[in-house]
This record gives sequence, structure tokens and C-alpha cells, in this order.
Amino acid sequence: MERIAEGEYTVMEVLWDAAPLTAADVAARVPEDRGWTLATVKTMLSRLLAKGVLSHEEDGRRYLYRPAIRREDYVAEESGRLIDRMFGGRVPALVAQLAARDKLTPADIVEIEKLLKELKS
Amino acid sequence: MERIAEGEYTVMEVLWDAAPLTAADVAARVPEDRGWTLATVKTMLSRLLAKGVLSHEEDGRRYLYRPAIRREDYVAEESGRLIDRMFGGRVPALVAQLAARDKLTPADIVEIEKLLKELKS
DNA sequence: GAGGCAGAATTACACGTGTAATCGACAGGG
DNA sequence: CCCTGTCGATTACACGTGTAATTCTGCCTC
Repeated sequence: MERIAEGEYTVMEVLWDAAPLTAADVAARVPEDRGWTLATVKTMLSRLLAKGVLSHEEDGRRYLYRPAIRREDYVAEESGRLIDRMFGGRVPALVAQLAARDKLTPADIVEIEKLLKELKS
Repeated sequence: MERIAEGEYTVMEVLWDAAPLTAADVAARVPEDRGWTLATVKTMLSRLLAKGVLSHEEDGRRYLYRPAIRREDYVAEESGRLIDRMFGGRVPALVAQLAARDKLTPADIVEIEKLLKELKS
């Protein structure tokens, strides 16, 4: 699967959230703080099409864009990559790191424990 | 903290593992599969210096390089960034994703549970 | 002392990315 | 029927990055 840049990912998020959309719709849904013009969004859409991670169908003179890959798949790949690079592929090392940094609230801990318990059954 | 590119990260890993080192030493320790020449490694070292994530001290006519940031700090920042972007900052969502993808071995599960239990005490 | 070797510094260059502007085609309103 | 706004397509441009080669400078050897 082609790598998706950070800005491009923003656009993918929009389309994973609602699809299909026109370029203008996408632009309208991109978070304000990116401050992108419609032109910029269109560039992103073209590049994502070229990468094969979006598909488009014609709707009159416009395109309707929709994701061609699943969010979970992409997220899985990216997080796997990070875990491999930074934690030698060891998930417990990641969790230990988060714990050491106080990134786990008591609620998180309970929730994760519950998840794990279910896994074992 | 300045962002570190993927290739540059490879060099940081070497220096986190052993420091201080000369440029030649670093080059010798970079994983084979990158296939980098000494020149390339030197470029990386300069850029990392410029970013302020390495420091160097003179040793005669050479430099000895050493990390100026801690590995844990960088790793924490990067994993935080990923969790924010892909999981809305929710660690349990990440763990759920790993579970759904069978990225957790039974040994991992046990280990994580142990970690969490200790956290609560 | 001259020539070469070893370092760092400087320069190179293509590709990806962020961030658009411009162009060419066309549809709809007056 | 022409103007204007709206599409996608094409082009632009600077900066980061991967991947070096070239240059400059001084030390070591013969």
C-alpha cells in the first residue's frame, strides 16, 4: 500500500468519515486549522488518486471521491511500522513506554485490561 | 523538539546505542541494508547537528558525535503523535486495533497485564 | 617538503510534499 | 448566444530528504 503523507491523511480522514464526496465537500470538511484553499484540497485528491488510495466516479462534470483502502488497514500498517521501528516490534515495550510517561489514565488501564481479558477467552 | 526523518533516525539509533562515535564509526554501525556510503552518513550527521538533536566535541581533527536528546523522549513524542492522529489520543483504541489484528501474542498479553497491574499499586 | 589520505564543509540533484495559481472546458443564467 | 462561475488538469515553487560527489584543509609518510 502506498505511503500517505500527513496532509494527505487529513483528506483521507474526511473521506473515511463520509463518502462519496465532491472536492468542494471535502474542502468544506477539512479541519479549519489546516487553512487550506480549495485548490490545495484538489491537489491532495489528485495525488491520492494517483497513489491508488482513492477512487472516483463521475457525477456529471464532477467527481465523487471515495476511499479505496480501509482506514483500519492503513492505521494497522502505520502503527505496525512505528512499533517495529521504535519498539523492536514489541507491543509490551510500547505499553511500558506509555505507562512510564503517564499516558495511561486509570480509566485507560481498566479498559485495556478488559480488552485483554476478553482476548483470552 | 525538531522532527527527525526516517533515515536520520537510523543514525540516531546508532548513537543512542553507543556514543560518542566518530563519523566513520557511525557509518560502520549503520545497518548494512541501508547501503549508505560514508558521505551519506556525514550528511545525516550534519543535518542532525543542525537540528540540534546531536552534539559534537572535537577530538583532534575529528568530531565525536553524541545524542543531544534522549531516545525515550523522542520515542514518546513520536508515539504520542501517532496515537493522537490515528486513535484520537485514546490508547485503548490502539490496543484494540492491535488485538483485532492479532498483533498480540499470548505472551504479550500476559506481559501487558502484569505491567498494568503494577501500575495500579 | 610534496603528495596523498582523512576529516569536515559545501554543493548537487531528484523526488515527495505543502501550498497554491492558472488553464481549458463546459453548463447555466440572463 | 455570451458571460461567468465551477470543474478537473496542468503547472509552479520552495523546502525536506535520500543519496551522494566535490572541495578545502591539514596531518602523516616518504
